[in-house]
Amino acid sequence: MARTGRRPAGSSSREAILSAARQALGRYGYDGTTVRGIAADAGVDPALVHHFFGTKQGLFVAAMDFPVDPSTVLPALLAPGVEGLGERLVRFFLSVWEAGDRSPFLALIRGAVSHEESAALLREFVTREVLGRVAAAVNESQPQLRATLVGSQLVGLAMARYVIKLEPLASADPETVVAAVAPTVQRYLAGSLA
Amino acid sequence: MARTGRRPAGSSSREAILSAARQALGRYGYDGTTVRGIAADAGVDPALVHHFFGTKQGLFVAAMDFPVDPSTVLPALLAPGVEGLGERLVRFFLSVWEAGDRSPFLALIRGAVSHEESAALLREFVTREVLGRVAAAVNESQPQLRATLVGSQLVGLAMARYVIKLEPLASADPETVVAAVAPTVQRYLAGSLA
DNA sequence: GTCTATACAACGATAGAC
DNA sequence: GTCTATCGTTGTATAGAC
Repeated sequence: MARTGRRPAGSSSREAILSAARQALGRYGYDGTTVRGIAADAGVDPALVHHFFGTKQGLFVAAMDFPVDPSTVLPALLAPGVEGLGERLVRFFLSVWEAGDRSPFLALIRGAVSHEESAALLREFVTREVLGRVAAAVNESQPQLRATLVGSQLVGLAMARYVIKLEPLASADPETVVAAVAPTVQRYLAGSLA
Repeated sequence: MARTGRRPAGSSSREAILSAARQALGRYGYDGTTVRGIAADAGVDPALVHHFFGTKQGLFVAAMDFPVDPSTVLPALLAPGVEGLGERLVRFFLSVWEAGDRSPFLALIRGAVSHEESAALLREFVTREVLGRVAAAVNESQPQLRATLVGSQLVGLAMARYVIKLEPLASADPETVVAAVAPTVQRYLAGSLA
Protein backbone atom coordinates (compact mmCIF):
# COMPACT_ATOMS: atom_id res chain seq x y z
CA MET A 1 0.00 0.00 0.00
CA ALA A 2 1.30 3.40 -0.97
CA ARG A 3 1.04 5.23 2.33
CA THR A 4 4.17 7.25 1.86
CA GLY A 5 5.64 9.13 -1.05
CA ARG A 6 4.11 11.54 -3.46
CA ARG A 7 0.40 11.29 -4.25
CA PRO A 8 -0.89 11.01 -7.80
CA ALA A 9 -1.00 14.31 -9.64
CA GLY A 10 -3.88 16.71 -9.15
CA SER A 11 -4.02 16.66 -5.39
CA SER A 12 -4.49 20.19 -4.15
CA SER A 13 -3.03 19.78 -0.70
CA ARG A 14 -1.42 23.20 -0.83
CA GLU A 15 -4.71 24.97 -1.39
CA ALA A 16 -6.42 22.81 1.20
CA ILE A 17 -3.80 23.83 3.74
CA LEU A 18 -4.20 27.52 2.89
CA SER A 19 -7.95 27.30 3.13
CA ALA A 20 -7.82 25.55 6.48
CA ALA A 21 -5.23 28.04 7.70
CA ARG A 22 -7.37 31.06 6.77
CA GLN A 23 -10.33 29.63 8.56
CA ALA A 24 -8.43 28.67 11.69
CA LEU A 25 -6.41 31.89 11.85
CA GLY A 26 -9.48 34.04 11.41
CA ARG A 27 -11.37 32.07 14.02
CA TYR A 28 -8.82 31.42 16.73
CA GLY A 29 -6.04 33.93 16.07
CA TYR A 30 -2.39 33.19 15.49
CA ASP A 31 -1.57 31.77 18.90
CA GLY A 32 -4.77 29.78 19.11
CA THR A 33 -4.03 28.13 15.81
CA THR A 34 -1.84 25.05 15.58
CA VAL A 35 -0.05 23.69 12.57
CA ARG A 36 -1.19 20.23 13.55
CA GLY A 37 -4.79 21.35 13.66
CA ILE A 38 -4.51 22.92 10.23
CA ALA A 39 -2.90 19.77 8.87
CA ALA A 40 -5.70 17.68 10.34
CA ASP A 41 -8.37 19.92 8.82
CA ALA A 42 -6.63 19.73 5.46
CA GLY A 43 -6.17 15.97 5.78
CA VAL A 44 -2.40 16.08 5.39
CA ASP A 45 0.65 15.44 7.48
CA PRO A 46 1.94 18.41 9.54
CA ALA A 47 5.30 18.01 7.89
CA LEU A 48 3.76 18.84 4.56
CA VAL A 49 2.74 22.24 5.92
CA HIS A 50 6.35 23.00 6.73
CA HIS A 51 7.43 21.61 3.40
CA PHE A 52 5.29 24.16 1.58
CA PHE A 53 5.55 27.18 3.84
CA GLY A 54 8.68 26.76 5.94
CA THR A 55 7.38 28.14 9.21
CA LYS A 56 4.08 28.84 10.89
CA GLN A 57 4.73 32.50 10.19
CA GLY A 58 5.42 31.74 6.55
CA LEU A 59 2.11 29.96 6.36
CA PHE A 60 0.50 33.00 7.97
CA VAL A 61 1.96 35.28 5.33
CA ALA A 62 0.91 32.95 2.53
CA ALA A 63 -2.61 32.59 3.92
CA MET A 64 -3.01 36.34 3.99
CA ASP A 65 -1.92 36.65 0.41
CA PHE A 66 -0.45 39.97 1.51
CA PRO A 67 0.97 41.84 -1.47
CA VAL A 68 4.26 42.53 0.29
CA ASP A 69 6.11 40.51 2.89
CA PRO A 70 6.66 42.79 5.89
CA SER A 71 9.47 40.65 7.23
CA THR A 72 11.54 41.40 4.17
CA VAL A 73 10.78 45.08 3.63
CA LEU A 74 10.30 46.52 7.11
CA PRO A 75 13.78 45.88 8.55
CA ALA A 76 15.35 48.09 5.90
CA LEU A 77 12.86 50.85 6.59
CA LEU A 78 13.32 50.64 10.35
CA ALA A 79 17.09 50.22 10.39
CA PRO A 80 18.08 53.90 10.08
CA GLY A 81 16.24 54.71 13.30
CA VAL A 82 13.17 56.68 14.25
CA GLU A 83 14.41 59.87 12.70
CA GLY A 84 12.80 60.23 9.29
CA LEU A 85 10.89 57.00 9.77
CA GLY A 86 7.56 58.67 9.13
CA GLU A 87 8.73 59.86 5.76
CA ARG A 88 10.19 56.49 4.82
CA LEU A 89 7.02 54.67 5.80
CA VAL A 90 4.72 57.00 3.88
CA ARG A 91 6.93 56.97 0.81
CA PHE A 92 7.15 53.20 0.80
CA PHE A 93 3.44 52.82 1.42
CA LEU A 94 2.69 55.06 -1.53
CA SER A 95 5.15 53.28 -3.78
CA VAL A 96 3.45 49.96 -3.10
CA TRP A 97 0.03 51.36 -3.92
CA GLU A 98 1.19 53.32 -6.92
CA ALA A 99 3.00 50.43 -8.52
CA GLY A 100 1.01 47.70 -10.08
CA ASP A 101 -2.13 45.94 -9.12
CA ARG A 102 -4.25 47.30 -6.29
CA SER A 103 -6.81 44.54 -6.35
CA PRO A 104 -5.07 42.40 -3.70
CA PHE A 105 -5.27 45.29 -1.26
CA LEU A 106 -8.83 46.02 -2.21
CA ALA A 107 -9.69 42.39 -1.63
CA LEU A 108 -8.18 42.58 1.84
CA ILE A 109 -10.17 45.67 2.72
CA ARG A 110 -13.34 44.30 1.22
CA GLY A 111 -12.99 41.11 3.21
CA ALA A 112 -12.29 42.97 6.44
CA VAL A 113 -15.38 45.14 6.04
CA SER A 114 -17.60 42.25 5.05
CA HIS A 115 -16.69 39.35 7.32
CA GLU A 116 -15.58 39.55 10.90
CA GLU A 117 -13.43 36.49 10.34
CA SER A 118 -11.50 38.22 7.59
CA ALA A 119 -11.16 41.29 9.77
CA ALA A 120 -9.74 39.12 12.54
CA LEU A 121 -7.23 37.59 10.17
CA LEU A 122 -6.12 40.96 8.87
CA ARG A 123 -5.99 42.41 12.36
CA GLU A 124 -3.84 39.58 13.57
CA PHE A 125 -1.55 39.82 10.60
CA VAL A 126 -1.09 43.57 10.65
CA THR A 127 -0.62 43.66 14.39
CA ARG A 128 1.94 40.89 14.41
CA GLU A 129 3.82 41.34 11.17
CA VAL A 130 3.64 45.09 10.65
CA LEU A 131 2.70 47.11 13.70
CA GLY A 132 4.62 44.85 16.05
CA ARG A 133 7.83 45.60 14.21
CA VAL A 134 7.07 49.29 14.05
CA ALA A 135 6.21 49.41 17.74
CA ALA A 136 9.50 47.72 18.55
CA ALA A 137 11.32 50.56 16.84
CA VAL A 138 9.53 53.23 18.88
CA ASN A 139 11.38 54.71 21.84
CA GLU A 140 8.48 56.56 23.43
CA SER A 141 5.68 55.51 25.74
CA GLN A 142 2.73 53.51 24.44
CA PRO A 143 4.52 52.09 21.38
CA GLN A 144 1.59 49.87 20.39
CA LEU A 145 -0.88 52.72 20.47
CA ARG A 146 1.53 54.79 18.42
CA ALA A 147 1.89 52.03 15.86
CA THR A 148 -1.88 51.68 15.49
CA LEU A 149 -2.19 55.43 15.03
CA VAL A 150 0.35 55.19 12.23
CA GLY A 151 -1.72 52.40 10.76
CA SER A 152 -4.87 54.49 10.97
CA GLN A 153 -3.34 57.31 8.95
CA LEU A 154 -1.91 54.96 6.34
CA VAL A 155 -5.07 52.96 5.79
CA GLY A 156 -7.02 56.19 5.71
CA LEU A 157 -4.68 57.54 3.08
CA ALA A 158 -5.29 54.45 0.98
CA MET A 159 -9.04 54.73 1.40
CA ALA A 160 -9.16 58.43 0.55
CA ARG A 161 -6.67 58.38 -2.31
CA TYR A 162 -7.24 55.01 -3.95
CA VAL A 163 -10.67 53.75 -2.96
CA ILE A 164 -12.94 56.77 -2.59
CA LYS A 165 -10.59 58.86 -4.73
CA LEU A 166 -11.16 62.16 -2.99
CA GLU A 167 -9.81 65.04 -5.03
CA PRO A 168 -7.38 66.70 -5.03
CA LEU A 169 -5.70 64.11 -2.82
CA ALA A 170 -6.27 61.31 -5.32
CA SER A 171 -4.38 63.13 -8.07
CA ALA A 172 -1.79 64.83 -5.94
CA ASP A 173 1.87 64.24 -6.64
CA PRO A 174 3.26 61.48 -4.41
CA GLU A 175 5.85 63.83 -2.97
CA THR A 176 3.13 66.31 -2.06
CA VAL A 177 1.40 63.53 -0.17
CA VAL A 178 4.62 62.53 1.54
CA ALA A 179 5.25 66.10 2.60
CA ALA A 180 1.74 66.44 3.99
CA VAL A 181 1.36 63.08 5.72
CA ALA A 182 4.87 62.17 6.87
CA PRO A 183 4.86 64.70 9.75
CA THR A 184 1.67 63.12 11.03
CA VAL A 185 3.22 59.67 11.06
CA GLN A 186 6.41 61.02 12.58
CA ARG A 187 4.47 62.67 15.38
CA TYR A 188 2.62 59.44 16.10
CA LEU A 189 5.95 57.65 16.25
CA ALA A 190 7.98 60.08 18.32
CA GLY A 191 5.96 63.16 19.23
CA SER A 192 3.66 64.03 22.06
CA LEU A 193 0.26 62.35 22.02
CA ALA A 194 -1.33 64.88 24.35
CA MET B 1 -58.86 60.33 -17.39
CA ALA B 2 -57.33 59.99 -13.96
CA ARG B 3 -53.92 61.37 -14.75
CA THR B 4 -53.60 63.31 -11.56
CA GLY B 5 -54.23 62.42 -7.96
CA ARG B 6 -53.07 59.65 -5.74
CA ARG B 7 -52.43 56.20 -7.26
CA PRO B 8 -53.96 53.01 -5.93
CA ALA B 9 -52.16 51.60 -2.95
CA GLY B 10 -48.92 49.73 -3.28
CA SER B 11 -47.14 52.12 -5.58
CA SER B 12 -43.60 52.62 -4.40
CA SER B 13 -42.79 55.85 -6.13
CA ARG B 14 -40.59 57.03 -3.32
CA GLU B 15 -38.31 54.04 -3.55
CA ALA B 16 -38.32 54.23 -7.32
CA ILE B 17 -37.12 57.81 -7.10
CA LEU B 18 -34.38 56.89 -4.64
CA SER B 19 -33.25 54.00 -6.76
CA ALA B 20 -33.14 56.10 -9.91
CA ALA B 21 -31.34 58.84 -8.01
CA ARG B 22 -28.63 56.49 -6.72
CA GLN B 23 -28.01 55.16 -10.18
CA ALA B 24 -27.92 58.56 -11.85
CA LEU B 25 -25.86 60.23 -9.14
CA GLY B 26 -23.32 57.44 -9.12
CA ARG B 27 -23.12 57.44 -12.88
CA TYR B 28 -23.18 61.11 -13.79
CA GLY B 29 -22.33 62.93 -10.57
CA TYR B 30 -24.38 65.57 -8.83
CA ASP B 31 -24.23 68.26 -11.49
CA GLY B 32 -24.73 65.82 -14.33
CA THR B 33 -27.86 64.50 -12.71
CA THR B 34 -31.19 66.24 -13.18
CA VAL B 35 -34.26 65.99 -11.04
CA ARG B 36 -36.28 65.73 -14.21
CA GLY B 37 -34.20 62.85 -15.45
CA ILE B 38 -34.62 61.01 -12.18
CA ALA B 39 -38.34 61.64 -12.29
CA ALA B 40 -38.51 60.29 -15.84
CA ASP B 41 -36.56 57.15 -14.87
CA ALA B 42 -38.86 56.63 -11.93
CA GLY B 43 -41.92 57.31 -14.07
CA VAL B 44 -43.18 60.17 -11.95
CA ASP B 45 -43.58 63.90 -12.14
CA PRO B 46 -40.58 66.05 -11.15
CA ALA B 47 -42.74 67.81 -8.60
CA LEU B 48 -43.18 64.54 -6.76
CA VAL B 49 -39.46 64.44 -6.15
CA HIS B 50 -39.67 67.77 -4.43
CA HIS B 51 -42.74 66.73 -2.56
CA PHE B 52 -40.80 63.88 -0.97
CA PHE B 53 -37.34 65.35 -0.62
CA GLY B 54 -37.72 69.11 -0.70
CA THR B 55 -34.66 69.93 -2.76
CA LYS B 56 -32.23 68.19 -5.05
CA GLN B 57 -29.72 68.25 -2.23
CA GLY B 58 -32.26 66.70 0.10
CA LEU B 59 -32.74 63.94 -2.42
CA PHE B 60 -28.97 63.51 -2.55
CA VAL B 61 -28.80 63.13 1.21
CA ALA B 62 -31.69 60.68 1.22
CA ALA B 63 -30.21 58.64 -1.63
CA MET B 64 -26.95 58.29 0.25
CA ASP B 65 -28.70 57.06 3.34
CA PHE B 66 -25.98 58.88 5.23
CA PRO B 67 -26.30 58.34 8.97
CA VAL B 68 -25.96 62.05 9.77
CA ASP B 69 -26.97 65.07 7.76
CA PRO B 70 -23.85 67.21 7.31
CA SER B 71 -25.88 70.31 6.52
CA THR B 72 -27.40 70.22 9.98
CA VAL B 73 -24.37 69.24 12.09
CA LEU B 74 -21.40 70.84 10.36
CA PRO B 75 -22.36 74.50 10.69
CA ALA B 76 -22.34 74.25 14.47
CA LEU B 77 -18.94 72.58 14.41
CA LEU B 78 -17.47 75.11 12.01
CA ALA B 79 -19.02 78.23 13.52
CA PRO B 80 -16.49 78.85 16.32
CA GLY B 81 -13.72 79.16 13.75
CA VAL B 82 -10.64 77.18 12.81
CA GLU B 83 -9.18 77.28 16.28
CA GLY B 84 -9.97 74.00 17.98
CA LEU B 85 -11.76 72.73 14.91
CA GLY B 86 -9.61 69.61 14.71
CA GLU B 87 -10.62 68.64 18.20
CA ARG B 88 -14.30 69.33 17.58
CA LEU B 89 -14.28 67.30 14.37
CA VAL B 90 -12.55 64.29 15.90
CA ARG B 91 -14.74 64.34 18.98
CA PHE B 92 -17.90 64.55 16.92
CA PHE B 93 -16.73 61.87 14.52
CA LEU B 94 -16.03 59.53 17.43
CA SER B 95 -19.35 60.28 19.07
CA VAL B 96 -21.21 59.31 15.92
CA TRP B 97 -19.34 56.02 15.63
CA GLU B 98 -19.54 55.23 19.32
CA ALA B 99 -23.24 55.85 19.60
CA GLY B 100 -25.57 53.36 18.10
CA ASP B 101 -25.55 51.36 14.97
CA ARG B 102 -22.43 51.22 12.85
CA SER B 103 -23.91 49.14 10.09
CA PRO B 104 -24.96 52.11 7.92
CA PHE B 105 -21.37 53.31 7.85
CA LEU B 106 -20.08 49.84 7.20
CA ALA B 107 -22.50 49.50 4.32
CA LEU B 108 -21.18 52.74 2.84
CA ILE B 109 -17.59 51.58 3.07
CA ARG B 110 -18.41 48.14 1.78
CA GLY B 111 -20.19 49.60 -1.21
CA ALA B 112 -17.37 51.99 -1.98
CA VAL B 113 -14.79 49.22 -1.93
CA SER B 114 -16.93 46.87 -3.98
CA HIS B 115 -18.54 48.97 -6.72
CA GLU B 116 -17.03 51.92 -8.48
CA GLU B 117 -20.49 53.43 -8.82
CA SER B 118 -20.99 53.38 -5.06
CA ALA B 119 -17.52 54.86 -4.62
CA ALA B 120 -18.43 57.65 -7.02
CA LEU B 121 -21.61 58.36 -5.14
CA LEU B 122 -19.83 58.46 -1.81
CA ARG B 123 -17.03 60.57 -3.23
CA GLU B 124 -19.45 63.09 -4.65
CA PHE B 125 -21.43 63.25 -1.43
CA VAL B 126 -18.46 63.58 0.89
CA THR B 127 -16.77 66.11 -1.33
CA ARG B 128 -19.84 68.27 -1.71
CA GLU B 129 -21.61 67.95 1.60
CA VAL B 130 -18.75 67.44 4.02
CA LEU B 131 -15.34 68.41 2.68
CA GLY B 132 -16.69 71.36 0.74
CA ARG B 133 -17.99 72.92 3.92
CA VAL B 134 -14.80 72.15 5.79
CA ALA B 135 -12.68 73.58 2.99
CA ALA B 136 -14.74 76.75 3.03
CA ALA B 137 -13.80 77.23 6.67
CA VAL B 138 -10.07 76.89 6.00
CA ASN B 139 -8.07 80.08 5.76
CA GLU B 140 -4.85 78.60 4.38
CA SER B 141 -3.72 77.67 0.91
CA GLN B 142 -5.02 74.52 -0.79
CA PRO B 143 -8.20 74.24 1.29
CA GLN B 144 -9.54 71.30 -0.70
CA LEU B 145 -6.36 69.29 -0.30
CA ARG B 146 -6.42 70.06 3.40
CA ALA B 147 -10.01 68.92 3.69
CA THR B 148 -9.27 65.62 1.97
CA LEU B 149 -6.31 65.06 4.27
CA VAL B 150 -8.65 65.54 7.20
CA GLY B 151 -10.96 63.03 5.60
CA SER B 152 -8.14 60.54 5.17
CA GLN B 153 -7.28 60.61 8.87
CA LEU B 154 -10.90 60.32 9.95
CA VAL B 155 -11.79 57.44 7.65
CA GLY B 156 -8.54 55.75 8.65
CA LEU B 157 -9.45 56.15 12.28
CA ALA B 158 -12.77 54.48 11.62
CA MET B 159 -11.12 51.65 9.71
CA ALA B 160 -8.46 51.02 12.36
CA ARG B 161 -10.66 51.42 15.42
CA TYR B 162 -14.01 50.05 14.32
CA VAL B 163 -13.46 47.81 11.30
CA ILE B 164 -10.09 46.14 11.69
CA LYS B 165 -10.16 46.84 15.43
CA LEU B 166 -6.44 47.31 15.90
CA GLU B 167 -5.47 47.21 19.55
CA PRO B 168 -4.90 49.20 21.67
CA LEU B 169 -6.53 51.86 19.49
CA ALA B 170 -9.82 49.99 19.29
CA SER B 171 -10.26 49.93 23.07
CA ALA B 172 -8.68 53.27 23.87
CA ASP B 173 -10.68 55.85 25.73
CA PRO B 174 -12.34 58.30 23.32
CA GLU B 175 -10.57 61.22 24.94
CA THR B 176 -7.24 59.50 24.46
CA VAL B 177 -8.03 59.20 20.79
CA VAL B 178 -9.10 62.83 20.59
CA ALA B 179 -5.87 63.92 22.24
CA ALA B 180 -3.81 61.84 19.83
CA VAL B 181 -5.61 62.57 16.57
CA ALA B 182 -6.94 66.10 16.95
CA PRO B 183 -3.51 67.71 16.48
CA THR B 184 -3.16 65.86 13.19
CA VAL B 185 -6.47 67.18 11.94
CA GLN B 186 -5.68 70.65 13.22
CA ARG B 187 -2.38 70.64 11.38
CA TYR B 188 -4.08 69.58 8.17
CA LEU B 189 -6.56 72.43 8.61
CA ALA B 190 -4.24 75.24 9.59
CA GLY B 191 -0.65 74.10 9.78
CA SER B 192 2.15 73.81 7.30
CA LEU B 193 1.85 71.01 4.77
CA ALA B 194 5.55 71.01 3.97
C1' DG C 1 -63.07 64.37 6.43
C1' DT C 2 -58.44 64.82 6.68
C1' DC C 3 -54.04 63.63 5.18
C1' DT C 4 -50.98 62.45 1.58
C1' DA C 5 -49.50 61.00 -2.91
C1' DT C 6 -49.67 62.63 -7.37
C1' DA C 7 -49.93 65.55 -11.66
C1' DC C 8 -50.05 69.85 -14.37
C1' DA C 9 -48.50 74.24 -15.24
C1' DA C 10 -45.63 77.91 -14.84
C1' DC C 11 -41.78 80.98 -13.01
C1' DG C 12 -37.06 82.63 -12.72
C1' DA C 13 -32.41 81.39 -13.73
C1' DT C 14 -28.86 79.77 -16.69
C1' DA C 15 -26.36 78.12 -20.39
C1' DG C 16 -25.72 77.07 -25.31
C1' DA C 17 -27.12 77.86 -30.28
C1' DC C 18 -27.03 80.76 -33.82
C1' DG D 1 -27.18 89.56 -28.52
C1' DT D 2 -31.33 86.97 -28.92
C1' DC D 3 -33.57 82.75 -28.68
C1' DT D 4 -34.34 78.49 -26.96
C1' DA D 5 -33.96 74.64 -24.29
C1' DT D 6 -33.48 72.94 -19.81
C1' DC D 7 -32.89 73.29 -15.12
C1' DG D 8 -34.60 73.52 -10.08
C1' DT D 9 -38.41 74.88 -7.91
C1' DT D 10 -43.20 76.31 -6.48
C1' DG D 11 -48.34 76.77 -6.51
C1' DT D 12 -52.44 74.58 -7.11
C1' DA D 13 -55.70 71.07 -7.95
C1' DT D 14 -57.29 66.27 -7.42
C1' DA D 15 -57.86 61.47 -6.29
C1' DG D 16 -57.31 57.88 -3.30
C1' DA D 17 -55.94 56.07 1.64
C1' DC D 18 -57.27 56.00 6.36
